[in-house]
Amino acid sequence: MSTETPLTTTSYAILGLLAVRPWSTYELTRQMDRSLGRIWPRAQSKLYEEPKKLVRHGLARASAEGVGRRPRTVYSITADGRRALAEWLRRPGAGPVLESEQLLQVFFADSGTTSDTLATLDAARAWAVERNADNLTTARAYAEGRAPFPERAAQTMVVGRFLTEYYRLVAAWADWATDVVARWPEQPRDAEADPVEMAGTLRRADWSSQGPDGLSR
Amino acid sequence: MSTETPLTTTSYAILGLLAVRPWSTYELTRQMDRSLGRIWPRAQSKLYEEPKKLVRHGLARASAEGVGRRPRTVYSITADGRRALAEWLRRPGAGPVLESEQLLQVFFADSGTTSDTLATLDAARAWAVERNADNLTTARAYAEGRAPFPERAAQTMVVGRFLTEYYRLVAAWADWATDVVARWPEQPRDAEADPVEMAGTLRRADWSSQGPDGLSR
DNA sequence: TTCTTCATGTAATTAGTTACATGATTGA
DNA sequence: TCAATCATGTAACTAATTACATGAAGAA
Repeated sequence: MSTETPLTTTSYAILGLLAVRPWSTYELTRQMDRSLGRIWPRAQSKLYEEPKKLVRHGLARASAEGVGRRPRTVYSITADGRRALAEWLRRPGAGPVLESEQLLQVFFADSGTTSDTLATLDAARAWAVERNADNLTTARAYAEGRAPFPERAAQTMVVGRFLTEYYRLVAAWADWATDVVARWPEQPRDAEADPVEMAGTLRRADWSSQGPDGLSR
Repeated sequence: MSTETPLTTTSYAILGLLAVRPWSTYELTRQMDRSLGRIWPRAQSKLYEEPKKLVRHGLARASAEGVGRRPRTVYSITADGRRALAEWLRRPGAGPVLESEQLLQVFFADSGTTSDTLATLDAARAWAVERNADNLTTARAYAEGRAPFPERAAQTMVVGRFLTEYYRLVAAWADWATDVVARWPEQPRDAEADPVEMAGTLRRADWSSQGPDGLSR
């Protein structure tokens, strides 16, 4: 009656890290902060729990070390673990999930003031600038061969490019939206949709003739 | 000893809808499927629970109607609710959260095959095409004045533009990545990062001279 | 030596999801 | 009149977060 719960995407995220090399739990949390967290954000405590589940499934092994009087657990992947990971990679996963409190606030702008919305857009831009700075640092490290796991550069670069374009999009959108909203009257409920911008959006959304254009260089 | 839990972003999402007009719970789930879900996705059952919490907080009122022998609850916002909503709008919310199983799979591509990765990229593109088609339909409805709540067009358009650019980004990235990955050997672990693409990404990430360029027309 | 930051973990709680159940309505 | 779909809701469960606790190491 093994009632162990099935693996989740978070399980595979950890398993994937273990396939790179063995990590202590704390090191896993570092990776979450630095890299994994950009595409699969999870709280620190989750990273203490999930590897135990992998062990119960026979996909990872825990080895107990110690630092002074403290315990310290290092996890490594098993052969079964590598198989499970490969199998997961064979099934294309779910599309990206977007969750944005800021967009929600813009969506409900008419329950507040126009300056509220402008402040929210400022926050969105600031967020993008900060993330992008981070991302740029990592990208440079790879380009100059200073990054950990240079053998993973090809894959990392493909993901990194997505993030680069994503942060750029958020910043560019915030700039554009700031322009648009700046022309609103103080009460957003009195604002009218700008027909020029509306037409522009329609053109951008209509791929029927050309498909989406490529990423710029 | 009122131990009621504090409001979450999901609470405000529902409250925002109620500010537009009263809704039955089922109607709320429809909105989630159609519009809200793109920026704040939540399971249907959540939409049956959350309004009750709003009522406990005095921010909404429940009125019990009936359809035949079945109960049916319609929720509407209170004056306190409008105040709470306005206050929330005054505090810029958290930045967008991205969560992508597909990106995770690309990130760990070296535990599988190159064709696995190509399949994942196909799925990503298909996802973007489908979402975009939806989005385009909505955008057209607004442009032609056929959409519900035309008085909300200005705000909706600003959010809609974000989604438009976002879907476009996913599709364009998938196309680009497919090109890049198609040049990988069968084992991703033997792949090397393409220096030209790497340089292109660096240029795109470096806003120091010009800032992010604007949204295209 | 003390303060701060790094490092390691657990406990309590909640937010959210999946699964289920069933009445009402519509159209074949 | 039967089947399919629309509509309404609850129950069980789990994934995930927040909060807490404390030892180790290095800097001032």
